[in-house]
Amino acid sequence: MASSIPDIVISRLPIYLRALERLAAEGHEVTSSHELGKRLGISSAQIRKDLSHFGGFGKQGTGYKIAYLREQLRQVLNVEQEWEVALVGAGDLGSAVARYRGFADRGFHISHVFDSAPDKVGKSIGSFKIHPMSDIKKIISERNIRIAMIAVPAEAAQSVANDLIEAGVRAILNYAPINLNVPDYVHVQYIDPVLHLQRMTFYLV
Amino acid sequence: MASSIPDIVISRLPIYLRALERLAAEGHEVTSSHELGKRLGISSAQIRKDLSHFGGFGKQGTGYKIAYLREQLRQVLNVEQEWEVALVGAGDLGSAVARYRGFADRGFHISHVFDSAPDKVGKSIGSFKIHPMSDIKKIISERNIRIAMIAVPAEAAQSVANDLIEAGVRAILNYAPINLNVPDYVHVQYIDPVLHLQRMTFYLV
DNA sequence: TAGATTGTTAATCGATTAACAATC
DNA sequence: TAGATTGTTAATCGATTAACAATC
Repeated sequence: MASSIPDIVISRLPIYLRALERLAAEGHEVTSSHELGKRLGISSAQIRKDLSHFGGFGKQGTGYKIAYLREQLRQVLNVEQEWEVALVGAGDLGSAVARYRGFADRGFHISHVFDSAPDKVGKSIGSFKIHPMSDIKKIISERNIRIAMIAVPAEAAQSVANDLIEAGVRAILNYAPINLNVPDYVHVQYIDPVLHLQRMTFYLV
Repeated sequence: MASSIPDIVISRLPIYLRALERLAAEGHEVTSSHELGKRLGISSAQIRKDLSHFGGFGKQGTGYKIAYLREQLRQVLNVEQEWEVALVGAGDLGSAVARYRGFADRGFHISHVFDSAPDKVGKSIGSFKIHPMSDIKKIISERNIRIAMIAVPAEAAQSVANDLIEAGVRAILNYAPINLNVPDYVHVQYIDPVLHLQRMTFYLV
């Protein structure tokens, strides 16, 4: 079932959801694959095809009810619930991630922050108390945390990932500028803004 | 020429470059498409095919000289030069972006920070003086800045993008959680970590 | 030389798009 | 009804992979 749906389709659903939330905030109640596609720079056929993997959410002639489609997508993506997220690394980058309001606003609650530096442990970033790296396995398995963000130097990232996975983490958002090797049952996504910039400079004469 | 190479190929070059820089830092002098592929989770055939768009960088039997291939990729991507980058938005997110060391370390120098809030203008984030939004066109066109990062609320992002483009910006890294509509000759990349998390929660039972 | 690895071609695979019957 | 838009099928397009001659 889930596994039969191409990951590239899954990757677009959050984009659709974000657009629907924006449309709702602007006061719209109904939309169409054409309107969504125009906003997103995606063909209407692709949007209809993507959605059709999960059911028929629209009506011929009228399009999609925004509130309903948004709700359906939230269920498909499992973002109806709040998720607890662990953050590893409390340096410049980790601190910035911890302070970013966008996670909690959209259902991802950073519940624990870890760092290896003894002088940081016990201190706080905002409302987060910093835990020692040696507590990762205990805390993450006890709290059954499935999602983690890595914001440590590249050299430490793989080893942190290994510990997280052993503790039960199944989804990792990696801010360290390095590829992680993980088992098939673990999902990894990467954030490295410099990669995006380098991709664009190719086109700048 | 450049336009005949698929953008998906271009998107992988910075990943190769990053891996090569890591290999070099680890003291390696030579690598192969197999070794690179194993590190990156990409097939060796794909790496060879991607590189072959730009020339023959390797030798049969021995592979690729890391220093040479790295240099070639840097030239292809136009990252031999330092790039000046404008940053719009000096709120929580913009401040974090301004403080991130990774940009300058890798050749992207934030040269100007803009914000619309009168109480922020004239103040500083780290070493950056905050300029008023009304100076965008003057400064960016005078300095011939081609790259900008947007870190303003979603509602303001499109209008900021329009101003930047009018001033001469041709590549935008957008941290605002909204799709931007821009002319064909402008490149946009997006960073929204929540999208990555939502893509992974789909697979979490 | 023998083994290894490239660069490239052809085959396969998968994703996007076009088109349209169904129907609101 | 007439116009609009969905969901889906078939056609097209493009990307990945397999395979191997060339050659270091």
